[in-house]
Amino acid sequence: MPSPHTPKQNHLLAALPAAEFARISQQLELVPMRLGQAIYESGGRLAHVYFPTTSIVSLLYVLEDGASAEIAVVGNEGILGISLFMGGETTPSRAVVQSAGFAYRLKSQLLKEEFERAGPVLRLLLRYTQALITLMTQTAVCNRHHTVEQQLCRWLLLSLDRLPTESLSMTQELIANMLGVRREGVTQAAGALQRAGLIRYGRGRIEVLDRPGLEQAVCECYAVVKLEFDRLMAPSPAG
Amino acid sequence: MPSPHTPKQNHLLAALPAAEFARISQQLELVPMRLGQAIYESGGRLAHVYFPTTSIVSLLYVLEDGASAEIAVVGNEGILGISLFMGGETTPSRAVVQSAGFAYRLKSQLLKEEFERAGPVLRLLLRYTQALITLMTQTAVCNRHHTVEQQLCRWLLLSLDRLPTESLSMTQELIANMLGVRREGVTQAAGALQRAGLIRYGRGRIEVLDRPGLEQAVCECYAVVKLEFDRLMAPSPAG
DNA sequence: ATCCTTGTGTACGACATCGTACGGATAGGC
DNA sequence: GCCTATCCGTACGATGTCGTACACAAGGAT
Repeated sequence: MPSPHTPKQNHLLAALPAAEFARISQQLELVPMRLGQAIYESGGRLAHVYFPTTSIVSLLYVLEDGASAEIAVVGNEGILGISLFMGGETTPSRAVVQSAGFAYRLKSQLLKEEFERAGPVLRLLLRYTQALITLMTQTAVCNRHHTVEQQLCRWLLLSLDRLPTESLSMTQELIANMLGVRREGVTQAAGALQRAGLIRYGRGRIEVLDRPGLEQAVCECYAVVKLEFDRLMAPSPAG
Repeated sequence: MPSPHTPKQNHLLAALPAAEFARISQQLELVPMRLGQAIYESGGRLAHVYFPTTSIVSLLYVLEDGASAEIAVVGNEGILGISLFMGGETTPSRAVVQSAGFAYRLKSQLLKEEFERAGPVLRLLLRYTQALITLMTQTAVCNRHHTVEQQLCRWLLLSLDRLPTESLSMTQELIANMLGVRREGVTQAAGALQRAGLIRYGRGRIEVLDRPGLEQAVCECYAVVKLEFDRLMAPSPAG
């Protein structure tokens, strides 16, 4: 019986032309991603880049006083470690596993070499990076203007879009860290969504019952990000 | 008497190796940037990319209800129109001239061709883009956790870093749009800074009196962004 | 079965910002 | 010199979130 894991579960890898995929896939290493694990720390160098398949990872920024905020989320649609090919080697953010699962990883040097070829891999990674920028900027605007409840909806939908399931293991405490609000604020917002019949949760597990309803309750930020990802990541002749 | 304008006033152009600079500078066109002018609209295609010299331009995002927030600022250290070489062609944000002045512009097609050479121009632009990402993400975190007064300090310092002067023409109304807060909130914060002797302002002109004092009052976000720009944009053998 | 850790519910005052309203001041045009 | 548009100061209640405190409930460990 073959392994249930395949690199094609990651959309970025799946979008590669056959030649590039063949070259890269030989070098991929399947690794487990444990909940809470820090894939990289602020300012740390990257030995590998990661292509999540069944895990999702939050890019989050921690302030000096301990306050934090999520700036992006990476799942089966993306890659972790863009600063490597952007040329900076490091970033001031942390990457923490938000939902346990698996990812394929690739030695940094190999990705760099692939990027240097200036072919389809470069173009694909840059388009993904632009989509990620939209995600980050929309987060900034959402932080400023929308309520915790709206942000929770956005967060749930964005996270579930990056997972193969419709539920996730996540305490309200951790969600609060991601959104940069208090745990009590999440309790309030989640309670409202549960009373509205949109979700059901308990002891670290959240299940979406009514996804259309959730999409009704979310702010415009979700749609902007989703459309931009669809537009930029749609299959194209350039790979 | 030669023109007081030269492409070298833009740090990105100035950082190009001689060969690349020679190729590009012939194609540059000096253009005035009028206050409030929209360099590009949300979703609009770009005919040119812009290298500001004495102007600064805000990237800002406007929500459906009219609320807005600045996600980045571009001045003599950067380039306007990164989505062009990132491959997306458009972005969901607007670019508005925040401080009048000049910029050099280059036909989009020419920049693309230069980028396709996959040489120093590509590497320089990507490093700049990573610095811009840090600016955007830090803005997101600052929006979440810091007061209007702190954000105003950050905004002032970041803007002045991108101009050759120590004062700027800007009403509190417009600053409020940038920060995504009310005009009254800016009045309060600016009044406090003036009483502290850090700035002086009146009728659309703001002057920094005590820059060290301002750097004392600002949140950590400013330093993070500045250090990251210094690190990534420092002269390097790769150009 | 009982403890104990962890996750969740709730309450209340404090605080920042919002929304709105209006008054005063300055610069420029006539 | 006067009018007027623009810019800035201030006040007050409303709202959302914070900080803190504490109670309850579920599950695992002993």
